[in-house]
Amino acid sequence: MTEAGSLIPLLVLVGPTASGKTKLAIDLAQNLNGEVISADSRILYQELQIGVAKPSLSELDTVPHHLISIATLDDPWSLGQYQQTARATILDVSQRKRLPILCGGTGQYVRALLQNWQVPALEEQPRLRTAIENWGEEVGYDQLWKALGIVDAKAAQAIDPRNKRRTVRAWEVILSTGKRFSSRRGIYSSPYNTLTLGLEWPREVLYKRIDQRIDDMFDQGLLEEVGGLIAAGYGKSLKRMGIIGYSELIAYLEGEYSLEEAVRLLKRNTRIYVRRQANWFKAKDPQIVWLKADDPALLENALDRVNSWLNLN
RNA sequence: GCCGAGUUAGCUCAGUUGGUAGAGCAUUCGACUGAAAAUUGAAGGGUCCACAGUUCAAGUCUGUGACUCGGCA
Repeated sequence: MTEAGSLIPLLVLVGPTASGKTKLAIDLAQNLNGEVISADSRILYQELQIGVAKPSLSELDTVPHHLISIATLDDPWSLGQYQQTARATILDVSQRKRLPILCGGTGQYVRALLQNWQVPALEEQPRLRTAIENWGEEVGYDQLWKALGIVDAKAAQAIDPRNKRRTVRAWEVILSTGKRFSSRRGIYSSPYNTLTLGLEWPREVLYKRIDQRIDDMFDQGLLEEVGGLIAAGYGKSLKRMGIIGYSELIAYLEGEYSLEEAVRLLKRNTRIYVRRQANWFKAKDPQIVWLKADDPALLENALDRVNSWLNLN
């Protein structure tokens, strides 16, 4: 156990998509001598720009940003890879006497860092994974899960039988490492002393912001971006990853439905995503200090909170 | 004005020979420690346009009225 005083201070900024995290993170970093570390599973990829609302080049110039555009779609990252890199980055920023600001909407990434999940970083094994998926399609994923129960009962117990992806991943890890999927599970204490700020909007207002932002994305050339990715051969893998904004437009460009339908689905899927995000960042979570995002004094409110937190340390 | 079709959940609509209602979408809530914008479970929500009639019983049959959409004048 580490003493509270020796924990690394980490400011965390969470909230649903389109809530204004990017801007607030930059403002906070400028005021607090900080650096922004992204916790977003898609901003990780260098090929994705408009559809994932990646910070602009000028925004990236104002303060140092980390874990943005560092992976490629040819070589998707696992949670373990993200976690390892993020840990090292937080440590590095902190050792340079600057404040690390973890900012992002991927709940799993944030929680894996804050709760210190033990996640070995086995990257995706494309050929093995495809073989397992074919196996699942053939005999049924429930059979895949049952078979998992024989090899690794603990893992099967921890995985919902309906969760195909996690079942496949479990087999992927077992077959490529020769170790049990469940062997590294456990809860460990956090190396960070955190303050978590959350950006809060009334649902209805947030939905309107999302619709507006999606319209803006088209103005910025989202269709061209997606067309370029298809031309570069990424259509299939993007569709497989199921990334909102890309899946829908790829389907449109491939003639599955109209552009109007694609836009409708994009907006709809983003709203559904917001609701799922709320499962990770809950309004009643005592660890999160929720700030009203439409308050003109948002930055001042946030700075007040952060400064009193820093003074305690 | 006449003829026809329609009015059922927030929206689009099903609803068998009469037995007080369903679906999809939307909305809301939940699970998730090795791909997570993924995967996945559940819930709330109806004076069935109104009034009258027939009937033990009407969303369903009959009449009248209101409104909507076509067509004809």
